[in-house]
Amino acid sequence: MRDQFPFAVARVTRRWRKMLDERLKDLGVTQARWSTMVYLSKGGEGLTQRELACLMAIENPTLVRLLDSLEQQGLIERRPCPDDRRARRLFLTQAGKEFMDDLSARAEKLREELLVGITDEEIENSVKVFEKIMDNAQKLK
Amino acid sequence: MRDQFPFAVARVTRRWRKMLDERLKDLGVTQARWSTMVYLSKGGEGLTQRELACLMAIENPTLVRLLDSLEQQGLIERRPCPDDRRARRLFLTQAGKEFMDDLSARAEKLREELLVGITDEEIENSVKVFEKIMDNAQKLK
DNA sequence: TATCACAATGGTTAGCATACTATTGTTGGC
DNA sequence: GCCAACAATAGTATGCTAACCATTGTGATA
Repeated sequence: MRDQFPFAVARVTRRWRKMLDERLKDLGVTQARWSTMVYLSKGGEGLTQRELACLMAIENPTLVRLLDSLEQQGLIERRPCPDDRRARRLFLTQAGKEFMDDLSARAEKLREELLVGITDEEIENSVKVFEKIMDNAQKLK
Repeated sequence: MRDQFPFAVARVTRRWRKMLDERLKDLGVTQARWSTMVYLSKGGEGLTQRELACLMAIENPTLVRLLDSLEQQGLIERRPCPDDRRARRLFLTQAGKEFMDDLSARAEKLREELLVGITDEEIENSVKVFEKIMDNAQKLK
């Protein structure tokens, strides 16, 4: 059973992404871009790129491109940081904030559809497992 | 907690892939390629490409490229299918089979390192959750 | 029954999105 | 002046859809 675990996680991730992409398609937003906005709004605006990348557990170059497209769509802003001219601070634009309602509603709907028949306790236990894995990974590094 | 779930799964998937890629790097094999070989050897050799793609829950074009590289490395073979001239049947080469031992040992080592402190029961419950999600996704389609 | 048109299926190619590493340029701090 | 840190760029890997062949299956009609 343990050996099935990594395959099973990967399958779920792919499937979830694909379905969310489908449902956000007409808004011109993908799963990764939406998720960037979620992390940004939850992590609090004003984060630097490095901080956000760390929060999302992706590498900086991956984030740079996501931000490029979000900025081009007018959904986020990169403002220069007054204390450190190397860094940029990230903010949702007004349009970005308004967009979020629509996006979040769709994402939430999909989430509940995919989690039908699964109890809060089961979810909680799974999330705990994920956290242990991330801890273990951290220690290995 | 439910709303954290999709993000947590995605983080684990990315991290796992990254770490496995690191450890297989010197053998010239990546997580996706290794995983293709695992599915092939477990699903039984002689599968067609479509059958394997279905088993792996990826799309056919994705598999095509993985097979292209594995074939080029001499790890698998695409043999014409006598019953249906459109189809190809897939086999591990001798080299591929020998390679598997090394690859599997490394993958297994990483797996146990990442799953340290997690019980069989917890793993089993998580896999059950994943299966329910895949079922729900199937029904939505 | 034979045959021909059309749909379905297996595999491929092309192009996009998103992950990575490696490298570079700029700035900050010692 | 040097080394570390932040962001960006280039190049590779692996997901996807769309569009394309070649082959197979189905079904209508002579």
